[in-house]
Amino acid sequence: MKRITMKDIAAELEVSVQSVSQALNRTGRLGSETRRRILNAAERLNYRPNILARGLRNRRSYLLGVVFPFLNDSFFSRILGGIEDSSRRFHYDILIGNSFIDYSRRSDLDSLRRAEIDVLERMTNRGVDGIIGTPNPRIPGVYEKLADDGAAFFQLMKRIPGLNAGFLGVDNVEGGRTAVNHLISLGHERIGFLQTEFSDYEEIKDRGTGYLKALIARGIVLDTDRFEDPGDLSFHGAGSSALRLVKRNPDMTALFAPTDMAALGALQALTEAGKRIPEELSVIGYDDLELAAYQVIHPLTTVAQPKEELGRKAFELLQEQIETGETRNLLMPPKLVVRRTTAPAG
Amino acid sequence: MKRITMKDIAAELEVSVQSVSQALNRTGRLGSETRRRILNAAERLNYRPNILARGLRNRRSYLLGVVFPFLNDSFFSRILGGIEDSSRRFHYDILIGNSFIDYSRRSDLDSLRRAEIDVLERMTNRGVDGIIGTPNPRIPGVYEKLADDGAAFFQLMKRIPGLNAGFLGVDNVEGGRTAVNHLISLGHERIGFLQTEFSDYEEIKDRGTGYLKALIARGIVLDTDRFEDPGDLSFHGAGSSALRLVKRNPDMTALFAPTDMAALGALQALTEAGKRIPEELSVIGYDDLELAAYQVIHPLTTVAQPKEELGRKAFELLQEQIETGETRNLLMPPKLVVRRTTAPAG
DNA sequence: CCTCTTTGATTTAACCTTATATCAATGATA
DNA sequence: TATCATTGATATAAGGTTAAATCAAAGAGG
Repeated sequence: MKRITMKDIAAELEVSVQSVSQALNRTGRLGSETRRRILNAAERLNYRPNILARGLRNRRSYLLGVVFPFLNDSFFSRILGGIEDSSRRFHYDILIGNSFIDYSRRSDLDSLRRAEIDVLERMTNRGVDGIIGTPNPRIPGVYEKLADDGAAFFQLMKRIPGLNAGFLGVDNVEGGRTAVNHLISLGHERIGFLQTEFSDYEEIKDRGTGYLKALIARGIVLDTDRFEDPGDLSFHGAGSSALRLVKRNPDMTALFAPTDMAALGALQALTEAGKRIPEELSVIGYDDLELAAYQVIHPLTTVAQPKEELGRKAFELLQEQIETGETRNLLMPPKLVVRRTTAPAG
Repeated sequence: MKRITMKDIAAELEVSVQSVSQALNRTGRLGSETRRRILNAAERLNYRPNILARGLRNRRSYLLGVVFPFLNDSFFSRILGGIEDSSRRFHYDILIGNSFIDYSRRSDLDSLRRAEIDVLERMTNRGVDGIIGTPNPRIPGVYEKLADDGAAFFQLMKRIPGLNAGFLGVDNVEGGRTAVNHLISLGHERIGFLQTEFSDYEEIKDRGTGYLKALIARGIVLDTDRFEDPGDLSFHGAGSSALRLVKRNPDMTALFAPTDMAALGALQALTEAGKRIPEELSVIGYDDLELAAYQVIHPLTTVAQPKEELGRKAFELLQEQIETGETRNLLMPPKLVVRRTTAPAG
């Protein structure tokens, strides 16, 4: 049961292999009768092109690499779904890779660096035309080499400063502003913010900036130092932060948690402590994970990042980069999703 | 910035390309001095093997296809994480594909069939050594051809009867039994079950069988027809089902929902209807999604499927199949995870 | 009738790697 | 010294595809 090759078709019809290639690809000039016979035979023998061979010859693999810190993460898997969705239409296949990056932990940078380089090399060794990835800004000098390996690189969600590669992300400042504006429009003024304790967690910092800008723009005077609590933003970490925050500010009526996971942790700690949500305290998250939507008691109001859309757009921009060499930077707008954890201020 | 090939190294050192290959692969017999020089040069010039060419020559690609109905699903993405985890160690890369199969809906079988065939062909055209997939039992005759294309096939979670391919799944009958035994051991006897309305949804049927077997084994007499409600098991569908069930059986003290999503839907509808969980009614789910663990108010008691472990094991079995041609079937045991939606019967 | 153009096909070579066969030189054995 | 085995290297070919060059034949124009 060996696979049929062009050679087999050529032998069958007593034509040259090249004619078969031309018929199949509609290149060159071939008599319509010959072409017809070849196409027929290909169909009849169930011919399938060998993409390895084609890629080797054409130096174009129609293969894409996608490198995310985690594969088993619902956020990135939704983005992946989006990438697959649009790449399929253009006959690109997707090679996946995992860079193991845990942004929230101070891990061994050197081993992370090795892992990341390893993933990228395996992809370029397979001749990928391009790579979409979420790079680790703490590990510079990794993605720079990709150009030498003939692979275009496109940065998604995170960016390396100064790297000559396209970028697509979500406007986090705008997202923070959106969240807080929603709270303000409900009449809240004393709004808390769950800040990150890690200085290089850019997204969170930006959301915090949006928080401040929204307050200023509406003329709200607040001792923001007192209303921010830097913590680790994990489920449990956020819970503790939230508790500290309400204790320090008994008059706080709303809380902006810059990730859904943090919001849920806060929600749990707060309800456990007897706070009624949203009557006594409004809570808004960020990301719009499934976790937010399918809360039984507290479907979470949150700021959505357009995950599938991000994936689709990233593919388009990468493809453009592959074809033309031009890199583009784009920020997509976040979107408010109102559910049941926010309510007008008492 | 063209990539360095063996030819370049050979030219640099004035040896034959073949010698370079031998040095790099430690095959044949080569003087240790020559080998050393070649290895040095390879290092110095930053040589990278071209895996396309190697695959073409060796008829072995070290490439794996993974085909799931959905990519943006947290269940499958966890499995994918497991596959990646172990495949990486053996230098396999992973090509992903999406078969769009929606088991819960009666979709156009013919277009599903085409989509599924398309994904598989694209993978075999790239010369994958094997494919791990969750096949659609309603579309037979698709996976049979893979053998002709030289790709081993391994079935994960779902199986096609009579197909000569390995299989790994979770014992759903045992899982159903586990869930219900837990309820029984808490003193419950009048236990409801959310049945599926689709006759070919095997997993759910099996969990229902486990439910019945557990009841029988403990000698519990129950009008099970009255305690089962066939619905669509979506979040909202399950909610309606649960409501019908409590209405029909006011004495029911526990409910087994065969998926976490259904359990959450039930939970929401029930609490909205004023039922106190778990005081008045215990609820147990199935899957152990993140959604179950991170419920703010009702962390869900459920039966866990070992997702990462399934992925890792599936890879191992597929690899075995590629190497030896032997196919194996295996069922993994599910595991009870007790959280806060089950409590002793009043 | 000869040259020029067009059409339809084939030949050649290349993409990069590697298994197999081959060859030359060296040292060991009879 | 002639023969054999061993060592270290190279030449050849193949894997499947395709761009570019080449070739043969037919038809057009003078």
